[in-house]
Amino acid sequence: MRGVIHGACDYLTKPVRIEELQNIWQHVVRRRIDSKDKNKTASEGKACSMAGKLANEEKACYMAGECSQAMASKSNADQNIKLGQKRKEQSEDEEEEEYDQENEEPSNQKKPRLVWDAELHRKFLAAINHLGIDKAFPKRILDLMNVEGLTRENIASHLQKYRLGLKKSTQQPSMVATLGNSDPYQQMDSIEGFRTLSGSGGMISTTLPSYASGGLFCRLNSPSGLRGINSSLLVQPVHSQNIDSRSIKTLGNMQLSMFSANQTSSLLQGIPTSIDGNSPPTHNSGAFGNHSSLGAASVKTQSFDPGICELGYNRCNKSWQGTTQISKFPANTSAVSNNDQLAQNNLNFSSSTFCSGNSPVDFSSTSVVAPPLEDARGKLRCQEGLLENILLTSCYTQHQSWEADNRGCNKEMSQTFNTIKSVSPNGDTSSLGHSLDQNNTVSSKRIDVSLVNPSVTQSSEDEKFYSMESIDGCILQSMESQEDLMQNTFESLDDIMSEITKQEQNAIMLMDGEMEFDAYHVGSCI
DNA sequence: CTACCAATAT
DNA sequence: CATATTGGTA
Repeated sequence: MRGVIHGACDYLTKPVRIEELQNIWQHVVRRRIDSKDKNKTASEGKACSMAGKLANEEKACYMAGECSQAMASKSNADQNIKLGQKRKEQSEDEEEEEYDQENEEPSNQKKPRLVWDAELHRKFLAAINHLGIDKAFPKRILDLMNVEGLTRENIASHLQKYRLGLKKSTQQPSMVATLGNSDPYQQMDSIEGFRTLSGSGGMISTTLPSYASGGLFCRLNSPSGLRGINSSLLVQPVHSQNIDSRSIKTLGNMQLSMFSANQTSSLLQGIPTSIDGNSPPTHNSGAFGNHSSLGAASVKTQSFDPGICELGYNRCNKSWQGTTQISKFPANTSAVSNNDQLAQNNLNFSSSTFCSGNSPVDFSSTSVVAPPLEDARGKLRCQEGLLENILLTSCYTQHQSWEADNRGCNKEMSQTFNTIKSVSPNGDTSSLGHSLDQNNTVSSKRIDVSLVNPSVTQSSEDEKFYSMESIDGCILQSMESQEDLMQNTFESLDDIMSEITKQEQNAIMLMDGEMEFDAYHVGSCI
């Protein structure tokens, strides 16, 4: 608007080609000459310094006659600046416009903005990994990536961001240690097996992406509370999967804490070993037992749709293939109580899930999260599958009628999530589990306790995983439409899943187990 | 002259 | 925020 007011009559779109300037400046000069001839005595005060200035710099944007008085004084000094008449300019403008249009067409084909999708980024990382982070420069990366259309600038820009990420995560190692590695770049690194951070001893070798984000937490308070809560609760634990050799314990606990049932828990038999072989054995079976029933209480699958669930499960299994064999999880619950903390956290989390009303499907799928550290990529896949499963579950959960009943609870939860920063679970898990088990009403206090685990309440600043955006987006969409959610979830994950072999048999079997369990405890949470 | 890359712009 | 562009340097 300002430009127009000041007499702008043409424009060039960026990036401005030199040819455009080469031609347009002539118009500017010609007009000046013309105006000189025609207006030798024209009021100098009306000269447009802007136009003159631009013209002097050979910039193409010249102004039409009417210029602001404010600029007049300056331009007086410039002899070249004399403004022509509107009529004349107009004709010239038209010429130029035509000219521009003709010339702009071909070059106007601006390259679309490059999007660094997962694949591209994977190549990028591969290149960096290959070169070594010290020698990873745009040009070489470009060569290595061998992606058509990609420019050095593209890479330079991405590299800049990438380095920024590395730097950031390196400068805040405490955060990594305490809260798990939430740095997207580190995550990306680990996924690609890139484990050499130059000069930094704080590089976490194995981390996992997280789907939890501040956004999710914020959504806890959203009108669609149930869905928001579901997402958050389900996602958050996943977040804790970011595994640091130093924080593995905590994380492992978190993972385990997601079990809602014996059956489900049994799936994790291999986890303590694969994640933290040093976890001391524990005999806290009592607490765990309570927990189990507790978790069961959280399950409500009256309107459960086997079709959906099965689908989700299959996908989950598929995603598993990359890392862990289903067969690794016999129906044995004993393995779950390998760790004191584990039992506690387990309980804690179950109490929160109780509130969220997640189905066991969620947890079982979530539990799938403990693949061997060696294959971070596999983990990613697994998580993707998990997330999908979660989303699916959310879908059907929505149809359940207890949403209203738990709204208050959800609110409490969200508050807790938002306020609690770091606390350690130290309560009597047995009693907690017990009370929960007997009482279907979840008090905010209990929830607080259940959320006291730091890994649940960690900062969400950088928790987003690079390649997970689409999925995150799906979650967002779920706020709008569950149907869309379903579709998009599948679409976004299909590619990822396609390369993984499927084990439907196992999936179905697991499914059955879950369903039985569900049926058993249906209604107890309300 | 080409690449880099921090700073800035979009 | 993620990318693109710019501009000073090496």
